[in-house]
Amino acid sequence: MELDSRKLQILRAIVDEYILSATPVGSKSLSQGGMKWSSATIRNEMADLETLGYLAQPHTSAGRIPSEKAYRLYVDQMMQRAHLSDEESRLLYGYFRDHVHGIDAVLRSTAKALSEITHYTALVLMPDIGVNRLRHLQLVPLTVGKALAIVVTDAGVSQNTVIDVPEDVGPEELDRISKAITARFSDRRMSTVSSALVRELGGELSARADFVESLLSTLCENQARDRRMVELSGATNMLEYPEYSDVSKARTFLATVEQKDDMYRMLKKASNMEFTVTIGSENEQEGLRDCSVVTASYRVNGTPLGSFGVIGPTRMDYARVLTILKNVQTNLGTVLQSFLKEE
Amino acid sequence: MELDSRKLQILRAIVDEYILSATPVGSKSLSQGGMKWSSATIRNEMADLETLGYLAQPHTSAGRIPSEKAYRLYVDQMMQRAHLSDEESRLLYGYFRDHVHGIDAVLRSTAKALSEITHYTALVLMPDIGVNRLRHLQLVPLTVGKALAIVVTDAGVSQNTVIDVPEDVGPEELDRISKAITARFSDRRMSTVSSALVRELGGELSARADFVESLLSTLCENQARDRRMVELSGATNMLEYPEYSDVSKARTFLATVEQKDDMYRMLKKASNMEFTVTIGSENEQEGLRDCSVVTASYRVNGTPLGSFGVIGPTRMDYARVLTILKNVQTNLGTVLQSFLKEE
DNA sequence: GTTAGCACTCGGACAAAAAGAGTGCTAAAA
DNA sequence: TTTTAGCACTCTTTTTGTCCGAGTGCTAAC
Repeated sequence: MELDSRKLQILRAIVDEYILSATPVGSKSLSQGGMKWSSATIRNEMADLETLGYLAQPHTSAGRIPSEKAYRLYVDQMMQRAHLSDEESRLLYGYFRDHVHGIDAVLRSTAKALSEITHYTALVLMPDIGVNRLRHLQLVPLTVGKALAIVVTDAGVSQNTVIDVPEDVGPEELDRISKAITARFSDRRMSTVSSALVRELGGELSARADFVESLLSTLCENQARDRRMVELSGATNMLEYPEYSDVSKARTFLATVEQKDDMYRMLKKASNMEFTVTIGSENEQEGLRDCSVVTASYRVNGTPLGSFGVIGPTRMDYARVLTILKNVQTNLGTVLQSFLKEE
Repeated sequence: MELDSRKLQILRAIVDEYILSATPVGSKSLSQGGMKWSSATIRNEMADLETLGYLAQPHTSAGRIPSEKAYRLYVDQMMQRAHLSDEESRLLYGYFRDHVHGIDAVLRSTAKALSEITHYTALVLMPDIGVNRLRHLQLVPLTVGKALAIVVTDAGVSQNTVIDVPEDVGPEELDRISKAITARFSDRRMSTVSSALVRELGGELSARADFVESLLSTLCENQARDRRMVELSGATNMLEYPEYSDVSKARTFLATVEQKDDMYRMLKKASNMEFTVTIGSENEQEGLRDCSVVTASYRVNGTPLGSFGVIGPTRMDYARVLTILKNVQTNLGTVLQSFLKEE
């Protein structure tokens, strides 16, 4: 069912107001706050909006609060584009200027930037190592039967994994294997290394095919297990909001958000979308049912590398958050480009 | 001033009770709960204890709560040794069984174990890389003028740092330098590498003395800057306790504890002591004035490598926590020994 | 179709009253 | 002299009742 223009205006005003105040919005305050209709008219419209499911009333003598359906409509059609003040965009840009210590550092810095500027909770998915190009593989013997595998990619990301080594493979041979793999697969995407390697085995490597294969599978597995791939920042920002003035609610929120597995899955799914806005019960995670999640993906040359996002109360300032995410997306794209351009 | 036996017994009972219940303890409940004196007698003693500064009264008609002075006495002299149930010690031991992926992983797992078993907040100071022995140094060229320095020690710990490289140093030379440093300083303690290297410069390295020196200083600096050296776990556990039912208190606590610099300093100082118990206002950190911190150091062959600890409300279960820390200290000692024994 | 007016509802704030927990003191008991 | 029973007193917490105001829905007038 279509809402007429007046209903839309009123609904927008209510959402805008509620986002600011977190208290139910009444007809009178709206009418006095610049709306061109009397409180009675607004009241009637509000009653309609309620039966249509856009508004809810905590109790009879309270104002109305937007329902999730209202937020959905707001985000999809009614929201007006926010813009950042000069100071804010300078601040934001500053986070990307100074941190040139590799992709990981930039992304961690991004998480911090997001949480500090939005005052919500920020998440950043670290990029899948698979899309990067191999620069160096080094196997360093640790003890008998154990070695450390160090993978360095063009992005400066490195991954360290303890691997098992057959007893008859000595330090020299480990070094030779490192060299061989580095030489042969340098500048290949990591994801292709794994599958291609087995087939292309030959030369020095063929003698140790079994070992090399198990090495690779361990690396992949470790990649999957490594749950530090989600960077979290500003989780405690949420305690600022009246929604979390109840400690037990705060607790469940914090617990949910620290569940890196779930957050990983969520962000991974969002990597394929330019932007996503997930409102309240649309969230899969039980603990985010009272929150909204806004994400954006970051890409280089069109390839999605990962995603980042902001979690806030359902009454979060969607317009502002989306503007910030868009901004960050651009900045991040530029910075990452500069890391990855030297092919 | 000495307290007679009866005062001590009563004080202990009050502390024990308050640790459990977090509510002021009255004379009647003590007398009914197994004390062999009447409530009136206990009342008199409590009045004495209050003037002596061991007890405080939130208001006239409430029971008494222990003062910090009382906790101090309790910890120093009155506390009875707690012991863990079989299940608990098995649980604790389990954390150390499964994680053999290097020292870092073990210590992170330790933090988790501590916070989960104590239900308080746990901190673990990662070991200073300086005491470990160098196994491998690898410089991997990234872009022009940048390289990644990877340091691997016998403990499996590795540290990655982006460094600047003079433009006239090519990939081959980086590799040669890596080899030379590795060959010359393998099995030396990292801390001696830094200082010794400059003096022993010679052979292949002498030509690049400037570069190597700056490389080392960057590594040291990075080491100092790297604040991820404190592992934090279970910060949100504190929200369980009535002391933090007020959100603003919870907020300041979380903010304090996430201040890794301060936590680092605190733990660093504690590394030289077998155990420490710091109660309430004895803490340097403003935000820990309502907490107590109990720490223990972990050592291998008598050398202190670092420390770990538990933060809880001042009414924390000191006996239990100390027992757990002692237990963890032993376990950790054994595990680390096994990592470091192959010289 | 819009708005003014009005009766009605309900939660929040406030005050007074009641309940409860615990104390200090005194006087009796040991 | 030490311990304890008893009691009046204090102060907090809980309960109860009242009032106020914000906001509503409905009706009738504009």
